[in-house]
Amino acid sequence: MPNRSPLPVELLVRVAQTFRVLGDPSRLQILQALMSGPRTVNEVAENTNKGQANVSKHLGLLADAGMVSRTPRGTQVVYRIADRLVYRLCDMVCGSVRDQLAKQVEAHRQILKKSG
Amino acid sequence: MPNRSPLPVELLVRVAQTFRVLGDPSRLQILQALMSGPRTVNEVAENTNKGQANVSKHLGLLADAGMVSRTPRGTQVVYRIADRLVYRLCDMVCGSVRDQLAKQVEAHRQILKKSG
DNA sequence: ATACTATATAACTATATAGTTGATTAGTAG
DNA sequence: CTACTAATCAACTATATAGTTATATAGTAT
Repeated sequence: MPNRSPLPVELLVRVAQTFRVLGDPSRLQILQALMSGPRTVNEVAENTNKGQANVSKHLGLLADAGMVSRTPRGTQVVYRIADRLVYRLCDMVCGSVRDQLAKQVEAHRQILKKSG
Repeated sequence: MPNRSPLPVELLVRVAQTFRVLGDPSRLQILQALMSGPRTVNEVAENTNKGQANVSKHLGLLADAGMVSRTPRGTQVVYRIADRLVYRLCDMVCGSVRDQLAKQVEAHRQILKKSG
């Protein structure tokens, strides 16, 4: 069972940091690119249509948060998802967003039904 | 099984918004205050030692994101957690942070052991 | 050594937002 | 009505950070 005793603020700060790292669409795109397998910085940049420096910075943040790992390979650096938490969190929220949209669509269908 | 087909960017933006809302320590404190039951704005403000206007703004954001619900009661407004997702996400990340800290503590113990 | 490539970093701009303060709105009590 | 209270909102400040550009670093090849 989950432990829901109140967390001290210092811990809440760390929890918030975890969420915050995932709270950027570009970083989610980057993680999504990594979900199909390890990728170099350039590969991720091409895959996501973003600047190389930008992707490098985002990957640095993700690595600091322990969500991805770096392994140099020659002049390249291969990143991969390092924490299963990423999958579990994204699955959960993606599912929720999908559900919300499905409900919105259904609501619109009902409105259209009534009005015509 | 989780559906991990790549999401279009517009959906990623929504997913990111969900995470971003949770990515602030003050909002996590506020949610934590609500986890023990419905509370008015003032109660939450006292409970978290934050300014009333500040808490009101945070609660507004949380309500916009569908995470809490508002029910006016006289001059007061009672907020409560409206989405089970909040519990599931926080449980997951809190657990992860606890584990990380436990591992850090254990690592320190090992270092101390070796050094004398 | 030079040339080339991949990544990281520094400097900068622009934007978003957390928090404060003060005003405003809305309900209640006299 | 006035007085009071609770919540929201508006305006502002300060800070954080996403993205860009240019530069630096590091490995490889010739």
